[in-house]
Amino acid sequence: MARRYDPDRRQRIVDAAISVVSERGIDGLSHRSVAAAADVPLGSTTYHFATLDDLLIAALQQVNSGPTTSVASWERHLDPAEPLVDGLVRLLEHCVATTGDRSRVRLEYDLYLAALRRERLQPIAAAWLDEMVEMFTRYTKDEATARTLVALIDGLLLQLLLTGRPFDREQVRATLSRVIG
Amino acid sequence: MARRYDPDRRQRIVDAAISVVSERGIDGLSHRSVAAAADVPLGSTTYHFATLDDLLIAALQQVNSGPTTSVASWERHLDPAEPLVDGLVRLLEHCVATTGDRSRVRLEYDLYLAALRRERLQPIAAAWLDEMVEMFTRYTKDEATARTLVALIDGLLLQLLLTGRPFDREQVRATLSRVIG
DNA sequence: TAACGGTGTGTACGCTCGTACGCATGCCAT
DNA sequence: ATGGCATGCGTACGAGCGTACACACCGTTA
Repeated sequence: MARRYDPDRRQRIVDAAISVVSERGIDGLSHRSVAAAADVPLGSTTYHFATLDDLLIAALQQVNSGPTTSVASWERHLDPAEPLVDGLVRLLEHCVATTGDRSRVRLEYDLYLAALRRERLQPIAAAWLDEMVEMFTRYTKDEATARTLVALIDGLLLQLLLTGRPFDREQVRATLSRVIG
Repeated sequence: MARRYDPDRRQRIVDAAISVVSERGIDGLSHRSVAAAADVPLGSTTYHFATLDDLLIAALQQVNSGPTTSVASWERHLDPAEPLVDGLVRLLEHCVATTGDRSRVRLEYDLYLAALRRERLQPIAAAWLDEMVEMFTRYTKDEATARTLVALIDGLLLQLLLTGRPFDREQVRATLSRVIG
C-alpha cells in the first residue's frame, strides 16, 4: 500500500510510456506494459488515461515540448556563426551515428508517424512541424526555405533510419546545399 | 470443402493482407484478419506465411513491384515534354487530394515506415528507395538531384498526410523549384 | 496401384489485451 | 468533524491473438 499519495504519478506514467515506446516501439505500448515500467498497478494507468490514445497524445506532447525536445536540442547545438549547412551536417550525423541519439530520433519518428493512422495526433504533429519551421526560419531568415529544409531533413533522416544505410557526409552536404546556400 | 486445390491461394492471401493494411493499418494485420479477408481458413495463412513478418515482407514486395507500383504509376503520368516541376506538382496534388490515391499513398507509407522497427524490411525499403531514385534520374539526368528530390517528396507527402493539412499548390511548387530548375 | 509429400482444414491452448467495476483511502471544503 | 470526491488498487471478463498440431485430401512418382 505504499505510494498511496503520489502527486507525480501521472507524470511518471507518461515517462514510462515514452520509455516503452522507445524500447519496444509503439506496438509494445499497452496499459500493462506502461504500468509495469512505471511500477504502478494496472488500474492506475487506466484511471489517468482512459484510452491508449490519450496516453499516446500525452507522450507525444511531452516529447515535443520542454527542454528535452529535439528542436531545443538542435538549436542548442547550432552555432549561429557557423554556416548553417555545416551545422546541419554535423547534427544529422550525430543523430544517426550516435547510438543514443539514433534511438531518440527513432522514438520521435515512431510517435510522429503514428499520426498517419490516428487523426487525434495530427494537430500535435502539425504543431511540431510548425515549431521546426519556426526554428529554422531564425537561421534562414526565410520561411519558405525553412519549410523546404524541414521536409528535406525529414526525408533524409527517414531514409537513413529505414534503410539502415550508413551516413554519407558528403552526399548529405550536397543535398542540403541545394536548398541553403 | 470447396477450393481444395487452389493454386492462387498464396497470392490471394497477399492481396488480402494488402487490403487489410490499407483499410485498418498495420496494427490491424493478423493471421485471422487476413484469413477472413481472403476467405480462407486460419490454418491456411499460417501455412503459407509462418510469421506475420513473412506476410508483411510479401505484401511490401508486391506493393513495390509490378505495374501497380507507385513508381510505375508516377512514370506513366509524367510527360517528358512537360517541365518536371509541373508534372510533379500535378502528381503530388493527385496523390493527396484524390481519396483513392490518398489511401494508396497512405498504404505505401504504412508499409514503408514499418521498416523503422523491423530490420527484415529494411532491404526492401532500400530497394524501393533506389528504384525511386533511378526513375527520377531519368528525368533529372543527375542522380544527386534525383536523390534530393526523393527525400524532399517523401518529406512533403508525409507532412501532408501527418498533419491532414490541405495541399497548397503554390507552396509545393516553390519548394520543388528549389531543387529542380 | 501404392506410398509419399505438399497442401488445405479445423480446433485447441495459453497468452496478452482493453475495459469495467467495486472497494479503499485520505484530502479538502464545508 | 464529517461527508464528498478525486485518486488509488485489485480483480475479473470476454475478446483477439500467435502458434501448434492432428488429420484430410489428392497429384506425383515409383
